[in-house]
Amino acid sequence: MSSEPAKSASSSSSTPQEGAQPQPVPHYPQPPPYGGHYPPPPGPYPPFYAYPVPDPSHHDPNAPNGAPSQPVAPFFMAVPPPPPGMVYAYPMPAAPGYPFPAGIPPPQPAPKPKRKQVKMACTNCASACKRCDEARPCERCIKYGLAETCVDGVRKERKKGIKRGPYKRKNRNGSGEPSDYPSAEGEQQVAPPPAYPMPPEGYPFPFVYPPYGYVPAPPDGQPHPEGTPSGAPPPMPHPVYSTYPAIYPHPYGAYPGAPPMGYPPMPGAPVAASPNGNAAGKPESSVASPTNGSASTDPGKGKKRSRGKGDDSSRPAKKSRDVPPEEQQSNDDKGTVGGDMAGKEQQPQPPTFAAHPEAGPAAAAFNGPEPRPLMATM
DNA sequence: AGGTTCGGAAACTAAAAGGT
DNA sequence: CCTTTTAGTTTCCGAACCTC
Repeated sequence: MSSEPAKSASSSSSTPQEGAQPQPVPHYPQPPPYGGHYPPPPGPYPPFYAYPVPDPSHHDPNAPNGAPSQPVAPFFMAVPPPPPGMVYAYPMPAAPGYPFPAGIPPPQPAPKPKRKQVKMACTNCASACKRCDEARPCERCIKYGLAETCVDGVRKERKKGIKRGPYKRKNRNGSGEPSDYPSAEGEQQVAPPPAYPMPPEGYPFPFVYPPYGYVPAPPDGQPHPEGTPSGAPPPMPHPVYSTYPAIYPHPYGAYPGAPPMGYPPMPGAPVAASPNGNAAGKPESSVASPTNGSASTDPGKGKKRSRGKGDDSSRPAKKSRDVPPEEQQSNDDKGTVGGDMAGKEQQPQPPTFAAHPEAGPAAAAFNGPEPRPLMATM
């Protein structure tokens, strides 16, 4: 975490406000899918993430009795959607009592380590669907007295000659392009510049760009504390972060529905925004398939298990594995991974930043450092 | 409580397609 | 030929179920 804020490329110092001339808005890069986010405009605009308030009251129930637990996910308070035409700030100014520096998300519960597989499980473990190891006999077989039958299975040879369709080349974001990371909606977002913390993984809220010239950096080049020593009083509110409001006018005003002023219109985007601010369906670019169907884990969890106890067949064919190629439902269903998204429509939508006629007035309502107009005219 | 079963997600990996 | 994408295959997590 460099302390160097991602200022506009040029200026040397300058406060957030000063000298923040409305930059001439270069050509707007690409129309986002309707209902998605505007991609960053080219230019020196630092990203500014929408971010709800961290929930200081949510603590780890598993923490040692009475221990000073730390907030754990979900650590967002259930905050109402921002007023029409407004967005939450990211990073947020610290909430009183929030034990972490403003804008610094609490430490995530260490990401689940990636599962490591052995190259080849022994037949016993494989049939039991249990973890095996490289040793022979493997640990599990030893434990259950199956040492003598602990042998490698045989791998089936992979099918050959399967025709494949033309490949979709992934967006090869190399140089000038901002590096992308998928949002919860599977859309592409832009990595924050060094001075901004990355929103937590799976962060469901759209982000927008702040008024040009705002730089949420600590003063005097002091690095942000990464946390507070246990027991230490919360350093809230952060002297720097507290200087800016938690909510800002949506820099794009009435998006979606109306392209930001000063920007060329979004080709192909429907003009009208739904009351929810969401378009009915994602056109074209929705093909950005969510690669793996990893999306679920839940949908399948309520699984019903009809277990015929007397499954005499010592090992019923699992999935397609033992099914002769002819019987296999080809890969048709595999391709539907993205397709079953159809049912996902219902998921609670993050605060939307829908078009609102009041966007302008609302924007004027907030008090705090006046955000510089992102758009030449707003 | 500990063992078994097994659905299905994650991981692995090789074949096919695409790029140079 | 090398890289990338895709999908076939395997591993094994995790929950239901069973047995003692």
